[in-house]
Amino acid sequence: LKTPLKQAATSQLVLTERQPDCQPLTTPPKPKETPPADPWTPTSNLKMLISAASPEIRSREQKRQLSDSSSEVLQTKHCLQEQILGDEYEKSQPSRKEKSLGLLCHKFLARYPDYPSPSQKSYICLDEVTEELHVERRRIYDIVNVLESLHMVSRLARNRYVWHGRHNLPQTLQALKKVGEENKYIQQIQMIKKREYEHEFDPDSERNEEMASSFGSSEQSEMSFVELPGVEFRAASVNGRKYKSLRVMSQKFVMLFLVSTPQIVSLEVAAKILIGEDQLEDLDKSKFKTKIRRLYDIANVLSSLKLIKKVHVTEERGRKPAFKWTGPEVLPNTQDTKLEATSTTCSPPISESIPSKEQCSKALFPSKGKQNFTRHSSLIKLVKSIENDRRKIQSAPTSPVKISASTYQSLPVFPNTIAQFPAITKHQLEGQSKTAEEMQMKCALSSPEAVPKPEPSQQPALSQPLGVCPASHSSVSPVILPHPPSGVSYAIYLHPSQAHTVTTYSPGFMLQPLPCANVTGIKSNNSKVLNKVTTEEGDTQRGTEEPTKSLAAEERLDTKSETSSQRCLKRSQALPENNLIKRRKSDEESLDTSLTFFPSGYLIPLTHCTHGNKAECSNKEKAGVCSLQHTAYSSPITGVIPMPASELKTVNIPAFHITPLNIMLSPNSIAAAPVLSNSCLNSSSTSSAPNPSSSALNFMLQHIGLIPAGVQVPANPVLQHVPVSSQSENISHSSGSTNVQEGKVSCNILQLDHGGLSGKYSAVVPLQQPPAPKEPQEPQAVTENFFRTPGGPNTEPSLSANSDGTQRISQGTLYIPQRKLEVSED
DNA sequence: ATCTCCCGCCATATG
DNA sequence: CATATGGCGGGAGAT
Repeated sequence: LKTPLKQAATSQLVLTERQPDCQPLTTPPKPKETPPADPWTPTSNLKMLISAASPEIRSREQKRQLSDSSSEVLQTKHCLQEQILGDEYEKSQPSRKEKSLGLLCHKFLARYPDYPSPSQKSYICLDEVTEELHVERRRIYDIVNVLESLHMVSRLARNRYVWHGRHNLPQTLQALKKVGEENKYIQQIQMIKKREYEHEFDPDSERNEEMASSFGSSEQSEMSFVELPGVEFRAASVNGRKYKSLRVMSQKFVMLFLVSTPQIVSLEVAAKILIGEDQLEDLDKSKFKTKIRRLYDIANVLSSLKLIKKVHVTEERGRKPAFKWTGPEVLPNTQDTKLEATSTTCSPPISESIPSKEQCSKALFPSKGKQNFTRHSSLIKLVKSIENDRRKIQSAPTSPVKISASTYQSLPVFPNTIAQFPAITKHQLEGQSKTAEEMQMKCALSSPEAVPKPEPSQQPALSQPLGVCPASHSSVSPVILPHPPSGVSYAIYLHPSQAHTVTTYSPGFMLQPLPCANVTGIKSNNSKVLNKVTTEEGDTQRGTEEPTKSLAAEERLDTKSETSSQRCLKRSQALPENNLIKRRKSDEESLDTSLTFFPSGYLIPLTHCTHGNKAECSNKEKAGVCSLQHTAYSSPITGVIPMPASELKTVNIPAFHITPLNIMLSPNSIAAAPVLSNSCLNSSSTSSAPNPSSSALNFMLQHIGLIPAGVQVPANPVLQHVPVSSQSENISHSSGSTNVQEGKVSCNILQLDHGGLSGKYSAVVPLQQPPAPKEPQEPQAVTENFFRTPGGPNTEPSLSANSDGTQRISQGTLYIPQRKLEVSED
C-alpha cells in the first residue's frame, strides 16, 4: 500500500517537474493542448483501471496525463488499479483523495488545451462538466473561480465560461506581480514574521498591534480583482459584483509568491496577509482557520496547474505547510522583449469592449454587507466612515470602479465622494472599451481621463514622463508602445470604499496636480496607519523595492529634490494633455498609495489581450484602449507614468520615500526597474541595487548595517534567471524573511531594510551563484529573518512626514536574526 | 494530534 | 420565484 503511494508521489514529483519542460522523457510530445474533449471521465478511468488497462491504454493515459500534467491522475489510477485489482474493485470508494479538488481540477484541465487556438474558442458548460466529472457543482465553482483569477477562463453567462487556457497567464502573472509589489506584500510578510518573532519573546507587545493594524489593514481588506484587458469578465452578471472573494484571494495568494523572494509562501503567512489582518492579537481563530481552508482549496488548483507545489518550511518552531512557486518566472515587466515573447500571443492589444455604464456599475463592488473586516477599534471608526462612503458610492451609479492598475492604487480610501464619479465616468467611458471600461471606471475615479494608459511599453520610453504617454484617450495611440508590452496593464476593481478613495482624490489630481502631500495626508487618514505601514514597508520591501528603489532613486535623482508631490506636479504639468498625464500621475500617486494599501481588487491586465480579448474593440476604442493598454502596460498600474529609464531607476525610490503610504511608488517604477537594471529582478522584488544611484547605494549600505538579512538566494528560479546583472544578486528578499537557500547555492546577501520606504535596499552581497540549481531538492534550508529592533520590538524605523507630505523614515536599525528554515517537499 | 480539505448548508445574486 | 453562485465552517480522512 504504502509503496504505491510513495510511488505515486514520486511519480508526481517527477512528472511535475518534467512537465514544465515538457517533454521529458516520457511525455510524448503531445501538443500541449490536450484534446479538448478528453474522455477522461471518472468512469472511463475506472473502467480502464478495472480492466487493468491494457498497456496501450495505459500508455495513452500516461501520455495524456503527462501532457495534461495530471500526474496525479495517474497516480490515482495506479492506486486504484492496485486496489481494484487487488480486491476486485470493490467499488472503490473513492477515498477522500480521489475526490480531492486537485484531482478534480486535473480532470477539468484535461478537458481543455493549455493553449487553445484563438480561432476556436472553447466554452465550458458547467452543467456538462459537473456531469462528466461527476462532481458537485460547488466544487466546479471552486476550480473555475481560481482559473478565473488567472484569467484562464472567463465567464460568459450563467453556466457558461470561455476557456482561454494559459495564453493569458504571462500577462496575468505580470500584472499580479506588479500589484503585489504595489501592495507591499513583501513588507507585510516581513511584518508578520517580525511579529511572530516578537511574540515569541515578548508576548505582549502591544505596539505591535498598532503596527499591525496599520498595516493593513483595514483597507486592504478590500479587495479588488485584477483583470486583464482582454479577458474581462464578461458576464455582466458575474462580473461585477460580489463574490469575488475566492478569486481575489487566489490572486493575492499568487501575488505573494511572485513578490517574495524565495518564492515560498507559508499558509500561515498567506492567511494572515489575506485576512485583513488585523490579526494579530485578535486571533480570530475561526477566521484564520477558514482562510486556511480556502487557501488549501486555491493551492490545490494552483498545484494542478503546476504553478506551485507543496513544501514544508521548518523553522525552529516547527514545521509549517507552505507552497513553493513552480510556475513561470515573471519577468519584471519590463521590458521587454521578453514580454513580447511571453505575450506572444497577444498581439494586438485589444480592446474591447464594452464599456457600458452598466458594466461600470457592475464593476463596482457591492458594498457588501459583510465587508466588515475585523478591525481594530481604532480602525473601526475609519471603517465605518468608509463604509458609509461606500454606500454612497454604491448607490452612485458608477460605483464600481475599476481602475486601472495604476488607479487602483488609490485604494486608499478617502471618504469622499463619489459624486464625482459619475460624471467622470461617463466621459471616460465614452471611448473605452471594456478595458476601457475598467479603466474608465478607475479613471473616473481617479480621473476621468484616464485610463492610464499606457505606458510606453518600454521603460525607457516609459521613463519619459508622463507626458509621453498620451493619454489614453485621444491620443491614445500614442506612442509608445510599440511593443508592448511588457508592462501589463490591468484594471482593478475596487470596492466602493476604495473607489471612494480614489474618487475622491483622484479628481483632485485630475483637475489639479495634486500635491502629493495632500494625497498623502489623505491616505494616511483613511488608510490605516500609514506610518506604521510605511515603516514596515520600508523594511519589508526592500527586496522588491530594490528595483523599485532603484527606480525611485533614479527618480529622485531626476527630480531629486522634488518631493513626490512635486513630482506629481511636474508630471502633471508636464503633461500636455493633462488628462492623460494627470491621470497617470494620479495613478501613480494612487499607486503609491495603493502600495500602502492593498488593493483589493481584482486585477485585470489590460494589456494585450490574448485571443480572448475581444479583440475587437471598436477601432477607436481599440486604438485608444489598446494604446492605452500598451502604454499602460508599462506602468499602468503603477503610476503609469512612464519614466525614462534613468528615472526608473531612481525615481521610484523617491516615491516610496515620499509618501509613505500614499505615495508610494508605483509599480511602474518597479516595473521599470527591472528594465533598468534589468537584471534579475526576477525576483521581482528584489534585487537590484545596482544602478541605483550612488546615493541609493549609500543608503543601502547604511541600512545594511542595520539590517542584515539573511540572504538567500533566491530560489532557484531566481538564480536561474538571473543572469545577474551586475549586481546580481541577490535578492534578498525576504519575503518574509525567509530565505531559502538552496542547497547548492549559497548566497550571501545582505538585506537591509530599513525602514521606510525609502530605505529598503537590500544590499546584497555577493552572490555567487552557481548556476542555478534548479530544483532544490528537498530539503532546503531556508533562513528566516526576523526583525528585531534594537530597542525593542518596535523600534522600527519611524516615519515622519515631511512638510511636503512626504515622509521619511528614520531608520532604525533592525536586526534580523536569521533563522534557518528547511524546506522540504513532500 | 495535526494537517488537509471535502461536504454541503444556506445566504446572495441573477434572471 | 427558481436557479446559479459561492461564503463558510463542521468535522472527518490522512498522516
